[in-house]
Amino acid sequence: MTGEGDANLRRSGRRLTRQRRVIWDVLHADPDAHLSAEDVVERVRERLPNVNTSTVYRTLEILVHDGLLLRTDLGGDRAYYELVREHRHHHVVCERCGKVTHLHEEALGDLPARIEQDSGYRLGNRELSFFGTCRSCLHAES
Amino acid sequence: MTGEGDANLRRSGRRLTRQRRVIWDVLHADPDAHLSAEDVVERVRERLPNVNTSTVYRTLEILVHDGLLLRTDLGGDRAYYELVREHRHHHVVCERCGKVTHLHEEALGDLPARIEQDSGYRLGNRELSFFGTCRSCLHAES
DNA sequence: CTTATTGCAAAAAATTTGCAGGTAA
DNA sequence: TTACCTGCAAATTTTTTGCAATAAG
Repeated sequence: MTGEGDANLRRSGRRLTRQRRVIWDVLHADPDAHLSAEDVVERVRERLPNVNTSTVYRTLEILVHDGLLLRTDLGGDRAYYELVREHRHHHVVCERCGKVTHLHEEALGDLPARIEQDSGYRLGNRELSFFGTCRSCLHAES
Repeated sequence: MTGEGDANLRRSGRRLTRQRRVIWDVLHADPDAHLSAEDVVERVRERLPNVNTSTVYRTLEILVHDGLLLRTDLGGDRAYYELVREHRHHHVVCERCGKVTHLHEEALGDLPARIEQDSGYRLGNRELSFFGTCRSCLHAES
């Protein structure tokens, strides 16, 4: 499970430590997952029982900074992290059960361009989150 | 500064207390503002120096629940509140200086409908936040 | 060897909760 | 008079920071 990651983890004098390698592995174990920092801590501890929370936070921060991870806001009061994939996507989050569905960047059509034009802002590469109720929760409701 | 608010504040056995009235006033003083809970506390204390933070939090929660206030996520780690207006809108937030620009609901075109169709979710009435860099920060950067 | 990194404990910051006394209705 | 509300203090939750000890390169 080394590879592209290593090179990036090592850049600019960074050291590839045991804990960083495991954090990186954990993130790759389920590349589509949205993991909170605590989720990562839990999974890393299955292999390295003594990793400290702050180590994980610090590493996640570095990975985000280096463009390997995306920090995403899914509405709750914690941050979620997911690997950067080739295709940018956004999220539709169920406010009832928390289920997250992906939405291809293309689904936005020319909206980003229009927003940039109308607002004068240059949009970043942050993901969007749409909120609603998923199909099964809709059924369960009525 | 009473009016529509009162009736709503009173509904379902709720009591219109001094502190609730002032909180309500503060929110109306600048109907376009995005205020954090602490912002509200500060402003309320100009008139009621002893209001407690939790009173404000509890009242804001009620107002949101009753559909008079909108709790909005502007990216930071606190929530922002704004009065519900006739026209729904969304936000474009500058990640550098924090400036917030409004975006009319109509600017989204048929995107919400398409998302509902594609995902099967029923979208709620939560506002969206787009993130980027505003014009003046773009200039300042280069 | 050198200094980036870790673990630990403590700090922060935002929000919530339990409870006894206060007050709208 | 009845419970809804408030203030206060303490607890929670998520994330950050300072620092001495450890380990990567």
